[in-house]
Amino acid sequence: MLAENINYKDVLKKEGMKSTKHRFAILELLEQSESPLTAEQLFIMLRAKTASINLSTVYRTLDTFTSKNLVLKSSRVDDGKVRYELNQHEHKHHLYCVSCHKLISIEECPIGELKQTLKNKIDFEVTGHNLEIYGYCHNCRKVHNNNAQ
Amino acid sequence: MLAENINYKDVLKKEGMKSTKHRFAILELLEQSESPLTAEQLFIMLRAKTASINLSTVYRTLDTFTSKNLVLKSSRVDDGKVRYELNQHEHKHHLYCVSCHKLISIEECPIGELKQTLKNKIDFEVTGHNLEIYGYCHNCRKVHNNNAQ
DNA sequence: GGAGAGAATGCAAATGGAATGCATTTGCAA
DNA sequence: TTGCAAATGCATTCCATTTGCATTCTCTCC
Repeated sequence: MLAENINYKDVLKKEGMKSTKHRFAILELLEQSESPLTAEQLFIMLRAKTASINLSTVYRTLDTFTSKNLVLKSSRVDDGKVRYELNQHEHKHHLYCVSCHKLISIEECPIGELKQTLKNKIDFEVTGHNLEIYGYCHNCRKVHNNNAQ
Repeated sequence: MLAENINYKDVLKKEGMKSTKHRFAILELLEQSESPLTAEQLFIMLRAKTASINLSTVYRTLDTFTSKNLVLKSSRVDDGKVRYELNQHEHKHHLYCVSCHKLISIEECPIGELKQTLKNKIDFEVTGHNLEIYGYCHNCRKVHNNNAQ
């Protein structure tokens, strides 16, 4: 297989997980994807790509990966579906365009100062957060503004 | 009924919705609740309180309220359930304690500057956001730290 | 390299939150 | 008060996710 799979093999081993082709395939797809994917999206892509896989395997694998912190899980009010993405250990958020449904990744994160404030003010120790920002992307802004006039 | 119901009556009317006892009851419960509620939590509370109501009515009512912007909808990775709260039109976020599962409301919001940055940098117009912060609350921090030593 | 143990997978069925179709009831304007 | 549209109840369906169990596969140890 490919070079990165050897990489993943070690990662899985370190976490006490067995290396299987399904797991490699899922990791690879998540790695290639620019935005978080639902279990079903992954399932369809996997069917097209590898021999065959069962949807429950996809769910179980994603669950295991999430518990080992290899994968991050997020949910969206929008359609109620849960999405998964590789934990790149770099901090990232997504902008969601309510018009064209595009997801845009950003590196900015405004939580830093708030974290300190919360610690000082009410002794709350922040360990993580989800931020979901929605609005109009560049393209849709143009359309949106034109229609409004 | 109570004074605030007269209030709600006008609100509903303005939005072109009929005033019913179920709607008042739901609004009242949401008003009294300190944290967002699931449809089912509301259903159980309503059953205990008013004569009888159907779960699908709860869902439909919350949906209608949400579309009229009287109610805000949010979802949590935690249990995957959707929660509803009254739209108080004041901006608010919640801290979620991963240890005791308490929800704490805060008024701080760190999105302001980011909003401007996004507009300038990539012409993204933010219209809304969800922020979910998790960590250890004051009480659990004490326990947590003691155990860690 | 091969056997054995335990983990991973496939398959089918179950679960559970949410949505829906339709008959009935209710709110409200005229 | 009456009539109509909106709201509700009830039963059913939908659909994402989970689960139990039999089978297959990985990996360790010899």
